[in-house]
Amino acid sequence: MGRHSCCYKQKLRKGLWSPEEDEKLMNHITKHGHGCWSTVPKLAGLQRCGKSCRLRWINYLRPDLKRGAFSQEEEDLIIELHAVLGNRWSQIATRLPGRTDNEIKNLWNSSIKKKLRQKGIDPNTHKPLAEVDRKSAPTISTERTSESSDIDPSSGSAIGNLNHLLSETAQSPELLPVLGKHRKETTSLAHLRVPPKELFLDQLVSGHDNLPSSRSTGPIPNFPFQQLMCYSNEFGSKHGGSTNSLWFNQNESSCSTISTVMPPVSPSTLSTSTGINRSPDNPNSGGTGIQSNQFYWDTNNPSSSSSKGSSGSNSLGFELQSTSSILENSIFPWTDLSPDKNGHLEEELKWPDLLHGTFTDTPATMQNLSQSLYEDVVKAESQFNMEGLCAAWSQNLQPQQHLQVVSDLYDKDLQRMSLSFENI
DNA sequence: AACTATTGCAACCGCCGCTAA
DNA sequence: GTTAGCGGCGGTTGCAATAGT
Repeated sequence: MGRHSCCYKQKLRKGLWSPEEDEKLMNHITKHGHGCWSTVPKLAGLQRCGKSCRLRWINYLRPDLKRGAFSQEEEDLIIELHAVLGNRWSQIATRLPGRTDNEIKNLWNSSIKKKLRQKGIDPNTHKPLAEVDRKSAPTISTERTSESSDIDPSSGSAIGNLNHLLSETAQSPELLPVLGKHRKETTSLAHLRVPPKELFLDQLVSGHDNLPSSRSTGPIPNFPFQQLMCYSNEFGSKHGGSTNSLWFNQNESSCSTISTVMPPVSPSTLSTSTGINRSPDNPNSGGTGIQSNQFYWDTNNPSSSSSKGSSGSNSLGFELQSTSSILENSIFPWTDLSPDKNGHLEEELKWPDLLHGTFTDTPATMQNLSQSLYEDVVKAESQFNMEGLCAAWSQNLQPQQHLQVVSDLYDKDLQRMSLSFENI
């Protein structure tokens, strides 16, 4: 990758910007726009690199910036968003008009993290510290030092990292029946329950009819997650394999997971209903010794919602299956979560509720936010580009064209996953 | 008042993905 | 298909302001 040419140049000013420099940059951009940032310094008469100019403009000079302290609502929102998006500050910033990613990042590192820890909440995982400590060795964190050792691999986008999972598996024999053999016997992709593309596409097509014609308006698309998730059991039985099927989700770039079918979800914030639902198509999976660890993303089953208040529609506006819950219940079976009579797990509190010691209905604004957030989350998280999928559906493409789009995305995702797995 | 520690903010660094040549 | 340039992002550092002793 080419490095910025300006970085090689000497004689460029660094450090704090003077008022004169600010004025020059401001004048130039208000008159001409920034255009190509690399040319801005020259045109504006600045001894700065374009990158520095861009940063200055975005973080300080932009006229639409909101200055001043963050409100409590903004902080709550940041926490909510962080639980979903992880350290994707730029994406978080798009939800807070007038705030920059840098500003939010600083606030998080200097203030919010501290508050969360004081509340006994791990800012990385958004789970109670006690629970985090139980799962991983205690880490020492110093505010101003790198937190690389402080980061739970399952944090960030709050979806389990398969590498982390595998490392835990290695230390936990009880995990082997579910996952470990993937590592012990082989690291090949064949042992992952990745649906064959043809079947995958079939499942997508079968859910196609439920989709709205437009993605930009109206409710969340009724994406056929359920069909997709149900695939695993079907495929497992058809092919005589184990029915312990898991859908991994993409976490960080190093994650060897597949996000093909499941939008990412915060394990804590979004799983107001963490319904570990057995497949309705598979009554045997209802929980008596049948070795089906198949879970699915129930987008439209109201019975899967067991909670009130913020329940029912969680903050994504549709029924979510918490991936972490999937992991906890299928891979970490010892996790102390007690399903209710419907097989649903107790809901988890939302962050602001935990922070403020209250637990109220999800504010309407949050609902609205969450609904629109859904698309961003999908876009941000999904290595298998769900946006591409939804866009494909929302456009008036013929089914064959949809399949082509999906097929391409599938190939891409699978390839990425395969490469990742080879590195384990 | 002087010194030290802490905090908050601004800016830099290095990497990544995209894209045009 | 390869490469270089670029924009963008997240992590980290530097430093002034403030608080504490």
